[in-house]
Amino acid sequence: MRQRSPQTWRLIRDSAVGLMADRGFDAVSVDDITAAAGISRRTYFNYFAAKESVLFDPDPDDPRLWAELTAARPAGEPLWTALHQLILAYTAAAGAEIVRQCRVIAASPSLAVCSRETCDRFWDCARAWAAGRDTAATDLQLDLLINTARAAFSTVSARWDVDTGIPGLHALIDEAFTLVISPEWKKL
Amino acid sequence: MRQRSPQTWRLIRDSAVGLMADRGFDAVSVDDITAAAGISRRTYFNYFAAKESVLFDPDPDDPRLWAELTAARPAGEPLWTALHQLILAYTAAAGAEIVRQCRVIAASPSLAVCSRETCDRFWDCARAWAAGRDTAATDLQLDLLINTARAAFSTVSARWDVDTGIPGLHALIDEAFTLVISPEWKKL
DNA sequence: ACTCATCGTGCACTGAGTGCACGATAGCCC
DNA sequence: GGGCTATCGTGCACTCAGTGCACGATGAGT
Repeated sequence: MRQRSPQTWRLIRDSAVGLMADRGFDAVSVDDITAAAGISRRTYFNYFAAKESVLFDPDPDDPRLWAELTAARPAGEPLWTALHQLILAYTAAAGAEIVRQCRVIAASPSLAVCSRETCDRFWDCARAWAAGRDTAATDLQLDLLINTARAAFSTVSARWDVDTGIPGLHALIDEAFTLVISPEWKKL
Repeated sequence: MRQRSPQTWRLIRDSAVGLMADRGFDAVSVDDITAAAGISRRTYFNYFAAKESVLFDPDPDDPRLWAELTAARPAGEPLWTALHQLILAYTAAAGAEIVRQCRVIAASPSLAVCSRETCDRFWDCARAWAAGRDTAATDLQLDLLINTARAAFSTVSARWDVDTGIPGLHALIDEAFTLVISPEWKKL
């Protein structure tokens, strides 16, 4: 991949999401995007490897946000609690972007699969961060814990009504993270 | 979608997977597949909506297998245990196909995302089956339980060395399902 | 002025996926 | 047997995604 300027990245992203929010993902071609952004087709693919990428690629600013959020977690905090708080903080910070993305995805079922990639970024970071903490957990335990948190989140985000906004999402997250840690729920 | 004959379905599937096992997914075009199967390009797309579909679409025989496996679960069995046993039985039954698929996917990283769809089919069935059982669980509890099981499975399948075969996979599944249900693992 | 890195562009090409109309075969009914 | 119909494979033309490559504009350093 060639080098990329952050301004062009934003320009393409904003043009594309704008069009897709209006017409839906499938009704917008790459040519439409490049026309709206005033760039060439080839430049588009210098920035985004595929049509979906313009929705799902990480914001260049993301690593900075993640560093900030993890730095705020106290040292001795149990991992489960920390993950709970991190996901609240992350969804709060990226709120507007998330809601916009969810609307486009919801309107175009063919995108449902790809949407997982967005979450994966978060959980990959979480995994790396958790592994760097002082803990007695084995690799397998860590993976299971992270993936269970991921499962809790994906469960509630599937039930989330986008119109309730981030507060509605947070209420569901709290409920799920509490349920999973309760001792009796697996005897169902 | 037009009507389809099971023989043609199998013919295309087998030709495609054969080629992909040899050369890798990306190096096989739809034209290669249709040439190998002795059918036309258009017929291919009458059977499979996309190139990946030939790997990931459910075997027409799958519903029968699923019905058989769930019928074998005793009525009062805790859901977690039942899911544990179901996934052992399913991976045992579909073993050869799974190993073959995993090899192709492992050799072509661009397919990693799509591979989730295969698992989704299993867990969708599991969810529907669990909802039909007599249980005091709420919808949210059921979803969380299913998705936690899914997380446990996806954790171990990511760590699975395909060359250890289905027995190796089963050992990992047993370990994970035991760990997750143990009371202390979330205090890490 | 020269050089070099950066980054946008034009073009030609491959391959995925679709809409549509046609054709071959096989069963069925009179 | 002749005509009807459902099934299912096929050929063709087309759109759009994605790539390799060479060129061009700009701007900074010397």
